[in-house]
Formats: sequence, structure tokens, C-alpha cells
Amino acid sequence: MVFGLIAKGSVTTFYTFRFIRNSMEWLEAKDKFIQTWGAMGSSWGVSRTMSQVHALLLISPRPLCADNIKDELKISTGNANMNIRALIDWGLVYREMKSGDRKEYFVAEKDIWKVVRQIVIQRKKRELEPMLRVLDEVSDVHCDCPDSDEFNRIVQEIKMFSQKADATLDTLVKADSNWFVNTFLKMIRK
Amino acid sequence: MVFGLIAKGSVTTFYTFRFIRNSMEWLEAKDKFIQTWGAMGSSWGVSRTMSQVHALLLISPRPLCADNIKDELKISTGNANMNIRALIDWGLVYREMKSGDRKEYFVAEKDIWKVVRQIVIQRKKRELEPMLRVLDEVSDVHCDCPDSDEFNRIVQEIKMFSQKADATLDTLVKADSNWFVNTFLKMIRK
DNA sequence: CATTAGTTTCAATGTTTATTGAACTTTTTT
DNA sequence: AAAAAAGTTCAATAAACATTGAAACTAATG
Repeated sequence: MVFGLIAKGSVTTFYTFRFIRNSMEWLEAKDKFIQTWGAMGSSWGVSRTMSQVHALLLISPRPLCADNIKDELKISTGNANMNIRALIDWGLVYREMKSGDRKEYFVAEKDIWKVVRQIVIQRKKRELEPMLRVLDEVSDVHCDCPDSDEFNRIVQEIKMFSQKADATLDTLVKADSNWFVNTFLKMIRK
Repeated sequence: MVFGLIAKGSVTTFYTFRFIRNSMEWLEAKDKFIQTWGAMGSSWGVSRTMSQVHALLLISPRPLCADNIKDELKISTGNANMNIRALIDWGLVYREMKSGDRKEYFVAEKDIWKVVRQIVIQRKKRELEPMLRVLDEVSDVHCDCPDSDEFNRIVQEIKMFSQKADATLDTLVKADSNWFVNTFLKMIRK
């Protein structure tokens, strides 16, 4: 290992070059993860900033307060607040109090299986179930127009598929982490 | 059944009320389906108009040309063109020629299982695989900073989960429609 | 009970993303 | 080979969506 002496103001500080190089890598890696998680969010219909706040909390070993998040991501107080609240609504982040401190702190759910489960539960409720209701409303419309047969056929097909997906997701959501891993390992093998 | 006579300009037209009522319902149903499919798209990161074009083609019993789509959805020629092309890129819509007509016509893939499969293939390629590459890049960064351990732990967990998901989706994509239905029926029952 | 630290709200503003429309290219017809 | 018809591109514009910042609110402290 190579060592080095670096003057910093009047204090001479002792570092290993390896530490310096990896320290850079670490900051880059952290930033890249947050940016990528944010971009992924936005291509799945979740706001970029909300995903970035989520990423930041996921990799943080300790609870963060709104101010920490605001500073790290260089966003406004209001924005931080709104996105933290949205994450709590999604059930992906928990509030936490420290005794002797009136600030609120936040921690992310760290168990990835629980995170995915929670997202499935929420999107099912927010999108799949309303879609099923609409499919019911529009299905079985009779008329002498030549096009309504095809409409009914397709709507029926989508409805049946969605119901199947809905039921499957229910099962998935009730299952625990091991069940998930095992089932899909089995699926992969055959 | 109840009949009615309705004066329309100088011509007296003969309708059944039932036809009139259901004709309204049909147009409403069609519109509601297109609107809902569009809204669903936009909450999953797909442009509203692209999803609407998809919906329109899904329920159409015959191939449509760009002009039909432009008129039905009241959008510009350029917009129609761009979104049709994007749907072809996604593998959800096919080009079709009619002999004795120089216009291009378009048909949607109507087998819902194939539609879902195609979307899975595309999103896997466009999002899951790039994400896996980034996770590889940022994983296993060592440094003396106190936070890198948690970072590595979480990145590792996400990486393992994503690899599992990736493999599972590969299996799903290779499977045929019946396999899908049967497997998930089994999953639902136990 | 006034002060302060922390949180929430929301109109104004800024940013991103989608759409138009007109110019341009390509292909077919006369 | 000119005209017509269809298809494509893209800069300007419009619409959707996210962010700020300042004011309002709430709860804890001296």
C-alpha cells in the first residue's frame, strides 16, 4: 500500500492514496445510484425527485430529517416535505422520532421484498382495480353498429387477463419472502 | 320494443329507441375505454396519446390508416405518425398494405398475452437490463467512510432481487399463453 | 403566552414533455 | 417528368408536471 502526506491549511493530514481514490469512487457511486434510481422512477410514472429521496433513504444507515434530504439533494424545504409525505403514503418510508429532538426523522423500508410488495399493493389499488371497474362498466354494450362485437371481444379478453393478474398479485402479496424466492427458483428451473 | 319517428331536416327517419339508447352507450363506452387506456399509460410512463392510439387499434375490427387515427383522436398528422411508429417499435402494432391502395394501414396485436409479453420484453431491455449494469458498476465500492457498508448491503440486495426478476421474466417470456394461464391458476389455488 | 423551531400549503414560476403545423422527402400516377 | 398523395421531420408552441419560496400553521420551550 502507498502512503501520502497532504497539507490541508496549517494541519498536515495523513491519508492512504487508496483511501483518497476510493473515497471519490464512493461519492460517485452514491450519486450514480441516486440518479439512476430517479431516472428509473420517472420512466415508471413516479416523479424523479420522489425516487431520489427514496434512494437516499434506502442507502442511509441512519434516519434522516427533512433538512438532511433537502441539503443532500439540493431541493427546497417544500419539495422535500411533499415527496417524503408521498413516500409515507406509499408505505415505503416510516416516520421516526428521536428523544430530545423535536425534528421528525425518516427511515426507508430496507427489505427489498417488502418494498416490492408494497409497490405492488399500491399500484394494484391505484391502477389495476380502477381499470377493472371501468372494464366492467364498458363491457357488454350491444348495438347495431358493426364495430361493437370486436370491442366486446377485446374488452372481455383484457378483463379476463386483468382478473387473472389481480388474483395472482393477491397471492404474491400474501406470500412471504421465502415463498417468493422458492417459487420463482422453481419456475426458472423448469 | 318501442318505436319512434324522428324528423331530421326534411327527411323523416325511422329508429327504434333501443337502437338510439344503445348507440349512445356504445360511443360512450368506446370513448371511455380509449380515455382510460390513455390515462393508465400515462401513470406507467407511456405517453397518453400513444396509449390512446393503441386502444383505438385494439378495438378496431379492421386496419386503420394514419388519417383514420388522426380523425378519431383529433390529433395532428405528425403526432399520429410519431405515435404509430413508436407502437411499431414496441412491437405492439403491425404495418399492413391493402392492394390497390397506396396508404399504409395498421393493426394491433390482439392476443393480450402476446401484448403483455411484448411489453415485458421491451421494458426488460429498456429498463431492467440498464439498471443491472449500473448496479454492477456501483457495487462493491470500499472506503473508510462510515456509510459505504450500508450502501453495499442495499445495492447487493437490489442486485440479487433484480437478477431473480430478470431470470423469472425470461422464463415468462419463453412460455406460451397456456403455460401462463395454468401456472397462475395453480398459484392462485394454493 | 410570546417566541421559536419545525412542518405544511399553495400560488407563482420554472422545467420537462408532447403537439402542432409547415416544410421536406418519398412514392406513385398521369 | 410534373403533379399528386402519402409519409416524415423538426423548430416553435402549448400543455402537463414539478419546484420554489413565502406565508400560514402547529407544537414545544422559556
